[in-house]
Amino acid sequence: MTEHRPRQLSEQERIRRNNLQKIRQMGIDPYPPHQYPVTHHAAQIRAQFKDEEAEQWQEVSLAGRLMTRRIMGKASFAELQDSTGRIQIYVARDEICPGAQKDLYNLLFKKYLDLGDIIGVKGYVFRTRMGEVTIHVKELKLLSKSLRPLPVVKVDAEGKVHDAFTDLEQRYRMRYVDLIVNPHVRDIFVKRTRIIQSMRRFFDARGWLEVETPVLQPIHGGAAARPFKTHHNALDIPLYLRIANELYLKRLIVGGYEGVYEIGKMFRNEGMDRTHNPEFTSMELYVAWKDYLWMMEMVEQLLETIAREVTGDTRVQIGEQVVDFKAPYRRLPMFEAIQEYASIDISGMGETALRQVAEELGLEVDDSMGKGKLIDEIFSETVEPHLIQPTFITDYPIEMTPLAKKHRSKPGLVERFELFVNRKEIANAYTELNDPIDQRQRFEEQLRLAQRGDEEAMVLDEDFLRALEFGMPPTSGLGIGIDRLTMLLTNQDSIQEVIFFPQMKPERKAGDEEE
RNA sequence: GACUCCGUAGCUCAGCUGGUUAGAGCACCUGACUUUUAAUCAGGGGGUCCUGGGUUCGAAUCCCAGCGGAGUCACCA
Repeated sequence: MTEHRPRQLSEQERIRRNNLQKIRQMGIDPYPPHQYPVTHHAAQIRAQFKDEEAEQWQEVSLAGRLMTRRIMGKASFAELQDSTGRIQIYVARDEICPGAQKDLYNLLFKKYLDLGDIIGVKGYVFRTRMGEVTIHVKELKLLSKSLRPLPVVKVDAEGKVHDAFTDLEQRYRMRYVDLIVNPHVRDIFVKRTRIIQSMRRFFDARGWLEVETPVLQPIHGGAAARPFKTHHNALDIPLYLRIANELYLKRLIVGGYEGVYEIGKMFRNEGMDRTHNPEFTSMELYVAWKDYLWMMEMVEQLLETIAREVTGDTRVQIGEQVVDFKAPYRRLPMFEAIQEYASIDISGMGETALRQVAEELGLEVDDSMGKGKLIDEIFSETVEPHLIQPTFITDYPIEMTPLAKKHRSKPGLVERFELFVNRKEIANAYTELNDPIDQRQRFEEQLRLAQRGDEEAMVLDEDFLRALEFGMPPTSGLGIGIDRLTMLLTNQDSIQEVIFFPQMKPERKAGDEEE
């Protein structure tokens, strides 16, 4: 056990705690229990106030955080920030203290309030000489005292930001502070939610059922990745946090639902970088009676709709590029893509020839790599860097894809596509394999790959095979990485910028002892 | 996991060929100011220079180790 030592308070924290005591001595509760009657929000007032309609703005009440203060003797300007943004408030001594007693202004407002304190104000809206829409405060109430100083970010007349709070470690560890002082960060997460809402609306409108499937799974099936392992005490069995939910959603299609989807967290016990977090959000959709050709059209409609609803346009700025999500998207079979960008025809090649091609491209190869893995390496190296505009790469080698149905006309391939945008895969879909005998053989092939040393080979799930043996309708399935889609639509190049609380190493403060 | 870079006040940063008492702007404190807006003016306080060792007469600065972060690569179909 670590012994708890009181933290050394900084000068500014001591001053704030002292102010807290002074406020209590004035008989004011710094953390009052009553609700505060908010009637307006900052952005709404700024957008809707008109000078000629000032009589309609005689009584507004809003609450938020005190972000700047400009005290000029018996009157002051300050800025209040609520969930919608900031608005200036004007606080005059004789307005908030109509009688002889001026403590509320001279002591509470001028001395004991600090930047970051949460207050409620009531008053009327007017426009200052300088043209700023402002609240003339008649009543001011402390709603919550802040004991730590916020980073002070200033924006000058040209809109240039000074002393921005940018340290990534601090921003991610103290996301609450990041959200308070960086409005563009708040906006990213609002967009993230809008993306999910838009997607859900799209699916619900088509009658597909949103479902939940197990996060704790006895067999980590449906994808190839290292899982997090845990233990259930009562059953005394190992359980795994899901790396995918595909096999459960297909069981529901077997059960008779025509369309099911789930938006939820997946967990993969692997490295972390700009595009990987150990837990991430995926959307998986399965629709009966459909194939992957239908699914491509559905995805085009879906992404065009989301882009339009979230950003107002199908064209989105991503880094240096403008990406247009307007349907339709280019469809390019994988082997043709390699032919186009690398001028190599791999269509008839066996494992030995593929290994030679990979080596000639300067790729690292080893004996555990089968045909599928080699083709994927060659594809990643030669084609992916060119895929900026939305592009469906179709018809993957069977070795790479144990859960997809064999191609209707191209031997050795499966009916699968991945959608690439800005060089990154954001969707993956199949005509799902519903032949239980074929499925068992594919799992067995995965077992052989595992024995050969492929750590990512898929695990056989006997109950899933039992479900298929009862019969699954022809079905198409789709997975979309929500985090990566959000990165695209918000023009962020790091997954940590679109996850509120990205995984980080635990903080260890000086003085803490190990164990 | 490998390599490179980074860690100084609440925030953003300077100082780093070793050398008095570690600096700036914002924030903070005291005072002035009833339409300011990066408010202004006068004065002032605030530091475990990430942690622990080492070299040295002397370390924020050099060396080693650790902790934390970032980037690149590897891994991640």
